[in-house]
Amino acid sequence: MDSSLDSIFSALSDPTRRAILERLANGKATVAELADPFELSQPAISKHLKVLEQAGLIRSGREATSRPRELQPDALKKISDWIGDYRRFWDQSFDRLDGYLSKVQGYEDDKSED
Amino acid sequence: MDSSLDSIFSALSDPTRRAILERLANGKATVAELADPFELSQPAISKHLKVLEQAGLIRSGREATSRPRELQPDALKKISDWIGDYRRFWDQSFDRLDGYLSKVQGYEDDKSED
DNA sequence: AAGCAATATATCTCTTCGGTTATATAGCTA
DNA sequence: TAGCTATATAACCGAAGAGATATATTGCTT
Repeated sequence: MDSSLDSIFSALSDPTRRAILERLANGKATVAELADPFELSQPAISKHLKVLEQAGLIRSGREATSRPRELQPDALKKISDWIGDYRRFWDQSFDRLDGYLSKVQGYEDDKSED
Repeated sequence: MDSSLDSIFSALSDPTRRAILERLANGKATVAELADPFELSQPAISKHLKVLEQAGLIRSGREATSRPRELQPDALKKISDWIGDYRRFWDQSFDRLDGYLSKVQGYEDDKSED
């Protein structure tokens, strides 16, 4: 299992996989149930599920003959936190930090003097 | 320019591109400045920038002979909103909605009766 | 106008991805 | 245990991605 930002973002870049996640937001579901809305083959869905699982976005259970999937929020939280660092760029309530940007500018290895 | 969830997530799935965004969070920068930290060729960086721009994550300016890039928060906000729909899965303060899940279950085009 | 600096585009290669069909595995059920 | 159901794995294919090098473009500077 990877669960890096790379693999999480990559997993989310596919619309089928995002649709699967949205379905799982309503509760756990079997592979067959997840496959139902799509015109894809069952192996294709299984592959998507594998990608989602390896990214840490879902996990598989075991119930008789089926292997129900369910959401695993950790990975989503991870990228949510990542995005959080940029929140100040669009969130008004962060904009009280008007001078923040200019103060931060060139604070690290970049000594540009514009 | 695309700016779909597909292209935004896809753009973010590459570590070089995320690093470029992080650099741009400190303010605008030229291509040369952005390329500096990496061991990649200049065309490779230009490609990454194109991907970021087409996803709506950055935009290019024009300043004499250089084309400085700067962050464009819209795309980030877009996926932040998307993730927001899942917030309840990890955020404690959302967990007062204990019954929420069961109520939502099967609320749309999905009429599974489990 | 010539030359240089900054950046973009073209072309090519290798790898990864998303899909397919065919087949294997695992657990019920008769 | 034979067969059915649910799912996974293998092998293959075409398209897209990420890199390289070579070359084109654009705007200063002299």
